[in-house]
Amino acid sequence: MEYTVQKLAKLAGVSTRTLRYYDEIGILKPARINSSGYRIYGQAEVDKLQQILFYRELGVSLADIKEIINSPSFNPADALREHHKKLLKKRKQLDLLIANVEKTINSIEGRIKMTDKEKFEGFKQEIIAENEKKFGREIRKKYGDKAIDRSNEKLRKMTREQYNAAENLAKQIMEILAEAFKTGDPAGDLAQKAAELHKQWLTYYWPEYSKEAHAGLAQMYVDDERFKAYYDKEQPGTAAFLRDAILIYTGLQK
Amino acid sequence: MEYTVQKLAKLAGVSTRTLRYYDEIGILKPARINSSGYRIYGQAEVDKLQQILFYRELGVSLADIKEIINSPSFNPADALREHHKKLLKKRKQLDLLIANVEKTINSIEGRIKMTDKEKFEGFKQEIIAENEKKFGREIRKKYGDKAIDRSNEKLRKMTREQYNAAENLAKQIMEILAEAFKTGDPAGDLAQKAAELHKQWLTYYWPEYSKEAHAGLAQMYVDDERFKAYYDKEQPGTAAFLRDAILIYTGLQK
DNA sequence: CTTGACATTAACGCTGCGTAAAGGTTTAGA
DNA sequence: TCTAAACCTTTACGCAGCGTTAATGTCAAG
Repeated sequence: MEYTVQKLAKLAGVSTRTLRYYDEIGILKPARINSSGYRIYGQAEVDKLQQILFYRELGVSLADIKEIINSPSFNPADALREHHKKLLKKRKQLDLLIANVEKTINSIEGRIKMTDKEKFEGFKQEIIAENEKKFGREIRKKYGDKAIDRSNEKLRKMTREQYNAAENLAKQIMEILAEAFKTGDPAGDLAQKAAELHKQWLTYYWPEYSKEAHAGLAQMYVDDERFKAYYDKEQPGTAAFLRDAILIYTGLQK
Repeated sequence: MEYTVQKLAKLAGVSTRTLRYYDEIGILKPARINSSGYRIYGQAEVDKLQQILFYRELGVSLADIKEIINSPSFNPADALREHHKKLLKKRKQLDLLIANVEKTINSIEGRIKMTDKEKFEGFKQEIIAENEKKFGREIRKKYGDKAIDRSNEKLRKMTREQYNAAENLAKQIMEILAEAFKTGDPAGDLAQKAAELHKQWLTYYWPEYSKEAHAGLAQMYVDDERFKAYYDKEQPGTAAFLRDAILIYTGLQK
């Protein structure tokens, strides 16, 4: 049986380029060249190619394969043992690499988490300081130093998750409050739902809940320009509406 | 501080070719080019090179490194995680390769051992056949068929190691015998040692030992031309000397 | 002014082919 | 018999990351 490049290529599952290259580097020469210059391979070449591909699959270099199959004195087992040693060395290096990459990733992640945590801690300190400056005096007057200190303490102990939850809750309250405001009814379901959520929100910052404190805070939302501006930002009158809803929710309307 | 290529190369432990190449592929361009066309690097470039080399040590390709360090939006941790995945894949393939190479080596060795074993078996058969042809008749006459059959059986069951040991012992006997022969005294220490070793050697081939058989064999060494030629090869008279030594050793001298 | 130590660009080489490009040969069908 | 498709050929660039000449220009020291 005789084969042209393509026939052999298909038989062996390699490209014709590969066969020409193997001819070029002298690892597998065709049995003969026909009158048109075509490469013609015989059975012996098929067998040899099988061997070549076998060693190639084991990752042996073509140069080494050449030595193995071309010199009958060359011991394939010894050659493979050499090859094996090389591969083990390679794997060792690869293991080192992988370990280093893992270490680096961990270190980067560690730094990010640290930075993130530190940022958050600093952020909370700022809030506490600002709260003190803004509302410290009046609230301290109204509810006493201990209540304020405990509130700050609670904030300081807050985790990122709790803080995010509180923030989300605040956003939700604003949304529901905006809807409720359209109904114009502070006693309605939506307004009361807002008041309920506002109570939940408060528990994130206040050490304990009391109807009186909640109602007091509601009144302050109207009296204090800073709170009022926050709630009235989108819709003027929202602060007063929230106060009314809370007074109804707590059952403390005068 | 400003650096020329070589200064920076020495500082960072790379070749100047590497720096020029990094310039060429746009991964690290010098801060400026002086009037003579020399590359001049500044502190920023030193820092950048450190980063490049760091990632290079982790096996990241220069193309990827370029992305990592040139785009601030690019997340190094994500890039490294990608790289990590690639490395794990590589190691998996390498493990497969190694396993296959090991399998192949084992299979080759197995074949060799088998061949070796088969060869040894054939070799033993030959010895037995030859022994039968050479000495079978007379020894069978003297010691009976059973003894011979059991001797052959023992030989057939011999392992390569036992056979080698027997061969070495035979060589040792010849050496000591040669020394002893020089003393001319078959009752001397050396000659008796040779007789002792000869007894050990016999146990490799004979199913059981008896002084009589040993002495009989010794006598045969002199009577039979083939044995005689073997022992007298180096020194004529050695066969008779060994017989005398064995007769003394067994205490059966007439 | 020379010498030696620097600098430059341009180029090939390594591995194992993939992928054109430019052209000749064979084969099958109209 | 002619043509088109399917072969075949050689030549050569490209890939990654530099090492290694080669040919040539520049600078500081003696």
